[in-house]
Amino acid sequence: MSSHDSVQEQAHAPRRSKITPERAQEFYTAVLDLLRESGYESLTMEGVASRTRCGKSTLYRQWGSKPELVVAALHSTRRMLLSHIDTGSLAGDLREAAQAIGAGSGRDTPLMHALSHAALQSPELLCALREALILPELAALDAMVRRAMERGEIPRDNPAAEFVSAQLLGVMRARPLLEAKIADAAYLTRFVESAIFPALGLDPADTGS
Amino acid sequence: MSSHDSVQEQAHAPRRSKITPERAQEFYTAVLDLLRESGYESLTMEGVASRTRCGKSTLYRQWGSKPELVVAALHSTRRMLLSHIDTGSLAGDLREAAQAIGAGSGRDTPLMHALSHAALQSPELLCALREALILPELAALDAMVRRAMERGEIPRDNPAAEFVSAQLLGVMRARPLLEAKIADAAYLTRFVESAIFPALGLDPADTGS
DNA sequence: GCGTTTCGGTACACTGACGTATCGGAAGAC
DNA sequence: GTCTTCCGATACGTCAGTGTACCGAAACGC
Repeated sequence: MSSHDSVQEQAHAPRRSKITPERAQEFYTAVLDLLRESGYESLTMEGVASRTRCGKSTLYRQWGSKPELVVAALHSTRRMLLSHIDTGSLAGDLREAAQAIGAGSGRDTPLMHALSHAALQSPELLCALREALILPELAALDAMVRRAMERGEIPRDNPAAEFVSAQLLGVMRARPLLEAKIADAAYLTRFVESAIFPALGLDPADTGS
Repeated sequence: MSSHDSVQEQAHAPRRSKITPERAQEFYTAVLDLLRESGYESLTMEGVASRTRCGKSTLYRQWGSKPELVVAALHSTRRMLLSHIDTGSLAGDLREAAQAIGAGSGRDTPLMHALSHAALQSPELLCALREALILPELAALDAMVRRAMERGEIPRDNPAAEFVSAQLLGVMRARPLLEAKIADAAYLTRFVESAIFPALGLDPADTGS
């Protein structure tokens, strides 16, 4: 599963590295934290080394370079904030999604901001960012909409359905610039109920409960 | 008007600088182009100097440092893409806005991407970015909504009205990450008609013509 | 226990960018 | 036409980050 053979499990076999998977995860979380704090350009190998109390040599031995380390760190996070949601109604699903995104926005929004520009310049990084943070949530949202269509809650050709995920991701990234505030659960819930429900033709009173 | 007295008009008065306002504008457009191409962190004074065929000394004499140069460049652009729009109906205004944003997205979207993270770390830069690119368009969109309320097209307490600008700015920034494509006029028009119109309760056939 | 391996830490060369200083030369003032 | 001023260019010192090389020491295999 790991893309680096040098990070190996503690089996009886070769066992040539003392970097256990747990230790590797420490590196990854340090990388992600530093990304959130200062952004991709300001992330330094020295910074990662000092925060994880290891030598730069270890980082270069295991990952080779800064872009590879960041990609590996992203691959280790595969957040599935929304994939478990299935309340039985689209309105309920979207409310839950707003709550979940809002709750996790302290982690994911800064990461997005930190990486979005760098990702648009490096295909490797864009791919890793999409796989780690974007596609899983996108798939979950699309699944909500698809289930709603199958249940007949919304018509299959509802033109607003295409834009549900773009809007959620969008306002999440727009609010910090517009109002200098993170898009929290309350804001996202209000947005979902005020803008997405009517666009989809959903009855706001239908909570799925 | 200019925030830098050292860049003076060609009046008969002191005239101590050979940097005419036109020359200053050349510097600013070079800065903005480089920002779009490579982002804020990768923007270098040497890069600006070589592109404008001037010495670094000139840049430091006039603007002092890279952040100040970027802020000055932003102040020089005050785009008013949407402020002139007034078709007489909200639907028409929003269609026009989608067209205008789509037409200018080749210029403004990359700038946004390049500056959004840097802006969230530097209050000066955030302020300049908001004044140059965000607030003018935000004001124009709010004015459209306000006019529609005064005309009675939408109720004054329409809950979706609050999110119009956030939605437009949002999808503009979300699409490159979701679909690896710039949000062009066609996409934005489809979005406005499919998502924003129904959310506001507008009749899509009402074009204001 | 002993040898091997790899980690953590430091020192090092190299690069790139910032910001300063200096200088020749051209444009403008008079 | 001369003199002053400021531009464009370059060289320089400084600093920060990359990636490499090396070394002592701790952990693991046997």
